[in-house]
Amino acid sequence: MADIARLSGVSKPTVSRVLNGSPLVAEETREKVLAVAREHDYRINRTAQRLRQTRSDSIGVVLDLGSYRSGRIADPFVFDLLAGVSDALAANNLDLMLTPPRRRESAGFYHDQIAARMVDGFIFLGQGVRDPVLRELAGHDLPFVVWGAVDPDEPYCAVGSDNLLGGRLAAAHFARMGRRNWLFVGDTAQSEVRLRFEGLENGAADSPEPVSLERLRCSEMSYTSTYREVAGYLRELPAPDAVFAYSDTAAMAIVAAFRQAGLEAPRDYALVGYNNLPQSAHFTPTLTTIEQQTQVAGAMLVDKLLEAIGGGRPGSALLPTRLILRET
Amino acid sequence: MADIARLSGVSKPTVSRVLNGSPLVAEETREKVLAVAREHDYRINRTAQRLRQTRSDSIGVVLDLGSYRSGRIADPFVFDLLAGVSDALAANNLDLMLTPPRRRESAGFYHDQIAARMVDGFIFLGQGVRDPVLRELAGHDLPFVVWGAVDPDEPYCAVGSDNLLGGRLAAAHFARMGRRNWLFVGDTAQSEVRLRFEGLENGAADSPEPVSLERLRCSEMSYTSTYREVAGYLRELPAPDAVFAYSDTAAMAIVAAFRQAGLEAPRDYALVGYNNLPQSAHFTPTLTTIEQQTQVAGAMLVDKLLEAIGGGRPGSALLPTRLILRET
DNA sequence: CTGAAAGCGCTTACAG
DNA sequence: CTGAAAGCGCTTACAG
Repeated sequence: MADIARLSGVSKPTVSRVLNGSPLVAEETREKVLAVAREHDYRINRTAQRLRQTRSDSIGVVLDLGSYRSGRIADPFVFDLLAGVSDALAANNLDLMLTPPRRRESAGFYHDQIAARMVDGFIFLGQGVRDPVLRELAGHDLPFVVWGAVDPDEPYCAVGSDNLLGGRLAAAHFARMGRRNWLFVGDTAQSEVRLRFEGLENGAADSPEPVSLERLRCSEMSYTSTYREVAGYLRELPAPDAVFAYSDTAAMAIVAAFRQAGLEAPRDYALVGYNNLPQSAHFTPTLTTIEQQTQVAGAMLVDKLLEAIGGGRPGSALLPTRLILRET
Repeated sequence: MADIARLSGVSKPTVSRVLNGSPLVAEETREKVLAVAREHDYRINRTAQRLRQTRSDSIGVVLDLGSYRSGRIADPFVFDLLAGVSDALAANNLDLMLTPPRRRESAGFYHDQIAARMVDGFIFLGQGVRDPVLRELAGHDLPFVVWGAVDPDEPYCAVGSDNLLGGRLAAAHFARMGRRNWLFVGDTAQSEVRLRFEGLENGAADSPEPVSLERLRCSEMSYTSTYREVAGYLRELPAPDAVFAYSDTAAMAIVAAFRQAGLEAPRDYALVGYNNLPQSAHFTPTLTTIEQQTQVAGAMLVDKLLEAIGGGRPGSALLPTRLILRET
């Protein structure tokens, strides 16, 4: 910048003003400086700018990528979310630092990142099982928002869809189909999944006919492990006539495992998935599923985070959820 | 840092040395400083550190997330790659800046990011159709590496699997099954896909029996659009008896579209996908596919990029590829 | 409208 | 083993 100033015959502050679009620069001066800067292909050093302005203009996004490796992911759904967040950050001129979760999760790490001015705040995509960490972060008053289960009792801002309603919708579907032996497949240690189970449970309790409700924990939440665990379940226990899965990918694994046991949906069992993947509409059988509305999620998360960084206390938000009725 | 120095009764350089693990500090001094730093929960300001050291210690990763939105992605495969890169960067203490591709791709943007000291280099996951941009970047001697088609004539470093071989393996499979009317489904404007097509073409030429080879361009490369385009193809043209798809997700869309037309694999047509997703082993029918070995890809990309940043000229690398034979 | 001065928070020779 | 000085490349009052 000193060079550009010298070559333009002005001072550094003037160059800075021109490059930052300050209105208090004479038109003639502006043009001169811009011409010189362009000629020498000059760019402001963002690191210096950040140091001076004492903010990083970048946001940490925490996504459990590790669990995706070798097909260990539950569902590609989370990447939809990531795409939305990426767009919204770009629209606000914020950089996205992708942060892999720690092996031993602790609030300290996230605190350090902010203390070291690496990022101005965090967006957690999926609270997973790190609820205690999030509560601690909220206690330190660090700016962050979460995609996941929305619980008014939590001390932090969360955006998510209505998982309890999702469970109720699945229950209503099973009841309509006259099913009595329900199975829930999913890891209820995760808050979002737990809410879906509770919704299903509520629906079972409200059912006019008595209903039995079993639960199959799939701690790993991948296609392969879901397939294995469901196949094992069918070998040991009586087959249910209705299954609610934590994702459409899991629902596809369930179809494969049931088929292995000679059972087909919807003839032998009803099946409800989650997320409404494009594939689900063309799968054989076509999958009944719960749709989460994620188009606005990214922008909402970013808006709320910016509010938090500005010192505000953004409220949580619940997004619409609906049943997509298909063959299963 | 000045505060910590004062409270510890030493100078700033000494604090800096302690915190950076320099060996030339007296043990007693070190302990004193660490104690004070810990007590006040002090962290080095990384922005200042970067400014002083004139490097950013972060890497830009370019991934076409936008094309993923609303199910517009070809296959979740690329996220495997991202996970590997994320791990490898973390192992090298480098931050990952996720960079959405520009609407109008140009070398200028990437050049600016490096000029502004935002990142030390770039990793492009998939060269897509931005080959000219990459060539220009290579001309400017900027450090970057690419996952994608490996072409010894290109002036930049690429890591990828042997797509030409992938195409040949599919051709051999079709020939073994005695198929004569082959269809390639994929956007050959993308270098990787083009190589697969060329491999298939070579295989067709080598076939003892005459073979007809058609091509269906799917410019959008998503499940939904592939389904639509293939269904349209089947309405207009005679059905092929062998199909090679650009991904397993596409293969699943093809199964759905053919089923709509009353055709089943492998009875009516052979089908080869790409990427060997976990689902493919349990899909009905189970999918024959080409497997890319990506476990080492992330580490390899990062190693080569570091070599480039260090001023070296890393060579490209071809990863193993094999046919996974299943029902289709 | 413009510039001289100070400072953001570090680290790097250099001298001792 | 330690510190005084300089400087990484910006921007922010402040004065004119």
